[in-house]
Amino acid sequence: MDKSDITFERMRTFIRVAERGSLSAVAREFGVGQSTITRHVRELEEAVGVPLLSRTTRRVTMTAEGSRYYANSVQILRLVEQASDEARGTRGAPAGTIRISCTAAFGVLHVSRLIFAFQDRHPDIGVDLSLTDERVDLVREGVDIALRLGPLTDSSLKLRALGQSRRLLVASPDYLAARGRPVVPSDLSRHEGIRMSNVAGSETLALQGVGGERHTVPFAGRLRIDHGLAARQAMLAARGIAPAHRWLVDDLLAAGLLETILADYALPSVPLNMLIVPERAGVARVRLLVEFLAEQIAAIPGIEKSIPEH
Amino acid sequence: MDKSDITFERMRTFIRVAERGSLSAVAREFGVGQSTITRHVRELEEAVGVPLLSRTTRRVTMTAEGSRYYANSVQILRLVEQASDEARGTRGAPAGTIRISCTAAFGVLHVSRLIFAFQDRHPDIGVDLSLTDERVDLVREGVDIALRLGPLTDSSLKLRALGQSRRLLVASPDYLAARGRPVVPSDLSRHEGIRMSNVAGSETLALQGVGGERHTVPFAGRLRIDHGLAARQAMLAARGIAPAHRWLVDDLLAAGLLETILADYALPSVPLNMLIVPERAGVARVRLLVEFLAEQIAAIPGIEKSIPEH
DNA sequence: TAATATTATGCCGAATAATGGATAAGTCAG
DNA sequence: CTGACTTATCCATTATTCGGCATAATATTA
Repeated sequence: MDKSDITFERMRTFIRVAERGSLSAVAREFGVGQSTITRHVRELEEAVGVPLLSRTTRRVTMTAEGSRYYANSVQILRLVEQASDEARGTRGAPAGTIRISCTAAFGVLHVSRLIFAFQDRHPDIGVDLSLTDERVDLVREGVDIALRLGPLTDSSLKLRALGQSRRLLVASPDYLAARGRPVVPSDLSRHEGIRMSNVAGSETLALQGVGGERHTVPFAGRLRIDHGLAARQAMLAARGIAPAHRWLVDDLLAAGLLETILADYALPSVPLNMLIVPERAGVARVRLLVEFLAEQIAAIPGIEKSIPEH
Repeated sequence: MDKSDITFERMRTFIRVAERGSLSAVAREFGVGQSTITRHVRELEEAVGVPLLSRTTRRVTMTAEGSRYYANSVQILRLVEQASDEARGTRGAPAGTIRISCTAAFGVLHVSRLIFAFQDRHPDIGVDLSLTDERVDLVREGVDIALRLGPLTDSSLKLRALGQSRRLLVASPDYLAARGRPVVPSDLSRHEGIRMSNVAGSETLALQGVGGERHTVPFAGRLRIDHGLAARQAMLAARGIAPAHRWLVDDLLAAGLLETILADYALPSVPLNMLIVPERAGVARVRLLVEFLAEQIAAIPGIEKSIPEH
């Protein structure tokens, strides 16, 4: 291994640096020293023979040559993986690591469990599960798969619809005992609402009656939360009424810790999609996990077959 | 660099072992310890997850998976090279190493000189020049380009015709003084012939007169040589008459150390071809050398434009 | 302008990996 | 059956890599 030889590791480092635009960020991400990143990039440039990254002290951008080399490198690394997959093909189990991004609450309550089951079936597949409610740039973060709730903005990604997430109005028995139980939509205006700050239009609720009639009622309250699990805590603590995804509260409903309000009125469902980075969609283990998640998630109570209905 | 990670080096080792069918042979070729080769192959197999080579103590063959992986690996390494070439493209000089195989005499007298000139123009390109009169398996020996004199057997290789190598009957003045100068083809039967043992049909000579008439005369002598340069020595030492490629003796003719015999009768020319391993034909430096050699060799006295004439 | 963050570089001790040789075991040819 | 050659494995030595730190230079931001 000559000091100036092209290496997968150096190539990977370069790719990541090109994507993130920062040496130190990649150093932190990889958990290695910053000098190592500098060294790897320099060594790769020496091996290739031209500067690949144009680095100022504040930003790292690709040179024209680097841009070409980046595209080729990505393709090469993909081929390397596919070669392994293909060789394993008949014999042996798929292996490698998948990076998956998901909203925090759904991840904690469901995806994590599914991932555990997946890894039981495929012991050689590593999974890097990133739970955050922030919209991440999949490519930038090196993610293979993302689960997204709600309307989509991103587009260059492969999409797989998983269904519609049913939402319910819920509250704790304590709260209902104290404040009374709403019977018609307009009753809500006299109640305390727990709102999700990261959901657009949380100031009103659109309810649809069994007959199809629509009610739009104001929805207010003293508590706004941007994290599903914290909202769950708030519901349990009798802080008010919340429009909750069924997957968020199903166990609590079953245990009698929460109750459904205005069950005859439907809240708009929210589409649940899986986004797949196209370059990784061909990798065997990614395909496996995609299929597995699609199947398992469809079986989660509250996830309905995808026929947009609101 | 984890111990069980896929590495270009391990990949290269595997490819070479697969091609040669022997670990120790590759160890010798690479100039490393035999245990290193064993280790590299084992590590690659661990990284991929399936056995790639089926090894007995006497022979190494690819498994079915290994065969697939081999094809992919070759493609990957080629892409790696092309990526560097492409990145260098605009800026910088091509670099890397080319391995070229050539017959010994032609190599010593001409190709080596051309290679030196080529390297003067392209300081970053390394050349591994292998001079032997044995027909080598280009892929097996890891050769990029081969120069071949005479009819071709191999076929899966890209072919570039360089021309026809003119041959002459020559002898030293001393010899001619001692034995007389042949005037008509039949005179040859009374002379001492220096024959090339590695040329088929060296027991007779086919001469074509200026009028187009053909003469086939026996050609015999006490000396057979399988090396062009040794034949050159033999001619100089007045050992007899030889049918020699013009490029082999041009300098000696010019210096008056040899003379042409029966100049009005033509010997069949021999095709001179360049064979290029297709996988390497796309690499920039290989293309460069191919063009350079094609141009320069065409300018060597005795190499005529390719219109098969015999 | 000052403060801050980022990159380039050198150095060093520690950890890690690579190396080649020796040995054992196995296979093929004669 | 023997000899020659090949591969697998172990082991001690050697080489390399790594991370962190310090420093300098530089650009962005306040």
